[in-house]
Amino acid sequence: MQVQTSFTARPIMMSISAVERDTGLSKDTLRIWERRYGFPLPDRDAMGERSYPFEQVERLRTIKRLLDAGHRPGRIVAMAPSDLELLSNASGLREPTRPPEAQARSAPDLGGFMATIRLHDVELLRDMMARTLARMGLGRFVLDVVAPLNAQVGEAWMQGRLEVFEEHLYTESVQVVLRNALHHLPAAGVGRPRVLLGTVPGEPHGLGLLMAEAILALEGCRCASLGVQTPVWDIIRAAAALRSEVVALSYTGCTNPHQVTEGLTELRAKLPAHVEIWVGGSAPVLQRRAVEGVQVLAGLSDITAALTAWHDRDPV
Amino acid sequence: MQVQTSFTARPIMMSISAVERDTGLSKDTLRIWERRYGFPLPDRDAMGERSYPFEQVERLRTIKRLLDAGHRPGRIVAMAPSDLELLSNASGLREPTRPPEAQARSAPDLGGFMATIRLHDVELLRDMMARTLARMGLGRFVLDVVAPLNAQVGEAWMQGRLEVFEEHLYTESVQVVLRNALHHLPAAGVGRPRVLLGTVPGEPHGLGLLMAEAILALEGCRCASLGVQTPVWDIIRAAAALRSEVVALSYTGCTNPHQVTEGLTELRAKLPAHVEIWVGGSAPVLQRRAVEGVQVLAGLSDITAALTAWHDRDPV
DNA sequence: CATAGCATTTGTCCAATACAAAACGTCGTT
DNA sequence: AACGACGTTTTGTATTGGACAAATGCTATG
Repeated sequence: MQVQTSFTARPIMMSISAVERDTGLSKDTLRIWERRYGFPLPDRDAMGERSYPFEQVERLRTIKRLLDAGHRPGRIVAMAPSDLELLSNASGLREPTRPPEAQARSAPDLGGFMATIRLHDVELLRDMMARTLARMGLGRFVLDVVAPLNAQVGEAWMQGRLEVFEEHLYTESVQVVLRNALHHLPAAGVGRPRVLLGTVPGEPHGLGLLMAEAILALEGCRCASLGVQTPVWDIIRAAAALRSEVVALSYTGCTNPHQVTEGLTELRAKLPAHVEIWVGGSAPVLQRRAVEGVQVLAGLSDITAALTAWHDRDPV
Repeated sequence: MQVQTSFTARPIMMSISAVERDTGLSKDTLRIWERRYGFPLPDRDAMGERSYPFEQVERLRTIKRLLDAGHRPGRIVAMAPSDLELLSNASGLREPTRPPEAQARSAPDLGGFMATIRLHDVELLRDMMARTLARMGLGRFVLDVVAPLNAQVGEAWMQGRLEVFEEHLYTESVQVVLRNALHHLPAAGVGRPRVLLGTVPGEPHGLGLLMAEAILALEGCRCASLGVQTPVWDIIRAAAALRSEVVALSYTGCTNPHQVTEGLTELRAKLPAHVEIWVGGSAPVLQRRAVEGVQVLAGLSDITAALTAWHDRDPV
């Protein structure tokens, strides 16, 4: 806030590629919105190229948030900033934010975590989480703390009540704690599939992956994670090289719905039939449109059931 | 390999957006190359849109690698695949691959690590690294093992001797080990800056960041990492909120050189003058073109010197 | 009340052009 | 032989305007 005001004297302008970078809206989209809805309406620089004032970029970011939440461009792109804010606070929308089940059950002081995130004290946050993890055990920690906390953080971000960097700080902290716990897990059991985890390019969030890996590892699976943003073709190569029996992917709302379907279809087409594809995450499109031969897991707790089913299907 | 041949009967085609996703080459670039160099020359699908055969995409990937290594499009885009391969193996190029200093000094069995990466045994790799870390200590481990190993992995990937997914598996393993070590480090000392670490959108590699964080934390700095791909504006917000005195960024060769300069210029312009910007990583552009008010650290070992200089400049 | 069919919305693709910045190469000088 | 200035070529990105398929919303009908 202080930073912003101290610079408003000299207006901050951004090129179309910078806006694409920071908002995630493609250049094509930015231009066509300008033509259709009259917003954004950038200035032009000396060589006639679009130059977006800071306020418009900020407004675009809000619009992108609402878009990811299920709103339609035609209704909100031309909307006044004040109405936009109203809409943000109206929250909820059509997105169920994952059934209340997760939040309701035994929420152990999630408010405390949220408050600490807002304090920007990463060390304290990490300590709190590490302690909670030690007390509850990894499984419960993931299911009862991280998962609902994720939902809350996501919702807060969606409503603009949490800054992007606060979300990043949170993600880093969780990652440290989870990775640490994963590192000290016993070796894999028998009768469990080899699971390959990852996300495709365009999906930058790895937290869901990490949580899934924790649950899977606890169940005795032999997990290998490729991390985020691995090209589809390389996921296929990896599955072949590691002789994976299950490929687990994670998608959040920020991935283009079309790319979700496309990626899964491509993967299913090129992966041998005996390799299963499990997919989870908060991307709404997963519920809407199913892909042949791909198992959608609605939540982390479904992993256990999926494993049982796998074992029954393919008894060694 | 087996997967590939087993599918060559039915040709694998990709849309232009899928190619952009998997190669990192923008749609604009793909189209203009087609016109200028006659490659790639995709087929057209039923509705007249570009449809790239798998072989062309693979060739594009090789070209992208060589491009990142310093080659020029005009020379290599139209080049025959066989010549392309020759060029890959010629390695070296104009890129110094970071002075031999790192590799030469006491390389403790890097070959063993490389071999294990190729075995795809993540558990073994992690164990090896954890053991080495315990033996050497975090500082030496980062400087003498991870840094040169990174260089070797990068070079092997550049030459096509290492698959993308193998690099991903390696990255994950290092991350686990480093994050684990970082987690158990003593609290920060006095007379050290608060450092904010991160990468901008477009730069997906977080390993350099993690190594830098390790060195900084060992020196007693209070580190906070935003992880990868944080929008420039949010880095600024974070620096203000955390009262950071240094913002440390990392860039690798896969980021568009233009975006590197643009991002740094933007950051410098919008960050208060008393906040220093330190930047490192293997992006060649860092050496070529300097940005006013941004300190380029050629390697991890320069961090210590930078800290001393900082302390002298700003004695509390 | 449900569903099939129609209308609208919306992102992506295409084409051809233009241009500034970066890289290259050459020439002249110290 | 090394270095710096200058002209040339290369190259990625920006521009406009149009077209269209797929997805979504709405409506009329059974």
